[in-house]
Amino acid sequence: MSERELRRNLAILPMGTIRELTLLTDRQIRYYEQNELISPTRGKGGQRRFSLNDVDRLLEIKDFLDAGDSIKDIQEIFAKQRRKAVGKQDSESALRRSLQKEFAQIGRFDR
DNA sequence: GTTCTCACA
DNA sequence: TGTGAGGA
Repeated sequence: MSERELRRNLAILPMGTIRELTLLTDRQIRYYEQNELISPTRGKGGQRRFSLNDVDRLLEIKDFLDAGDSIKDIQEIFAKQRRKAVGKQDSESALRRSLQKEFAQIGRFDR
């Protein structure tokens, strides 16, 4: 995982901040958590700590809900997004490997 | 003062 | 989903 991703996944934001950022009530945020739409970590006293990725997710959830999607629909949407992200990651690393081979070949002829 | 869980006139 | 109770 890249350093940028690590920072995005740093879960440090408290409920109040999330409420203001997403314009959702803490009631709704906790409800979405129960349905596994977000995965905040727990800090001192069992208080939730959200990451920037969680904020992003919540905003998407809000949009999907407005669009008429159910909680289950959104669960599947996120599952598909995850699969696509993994696939993209694989193809990109494969591309990098093939390019490295090519450059290695060029290097031999260059001398 | 903030967040948590649980339960429902 | 809202809201109030009772704790931490």
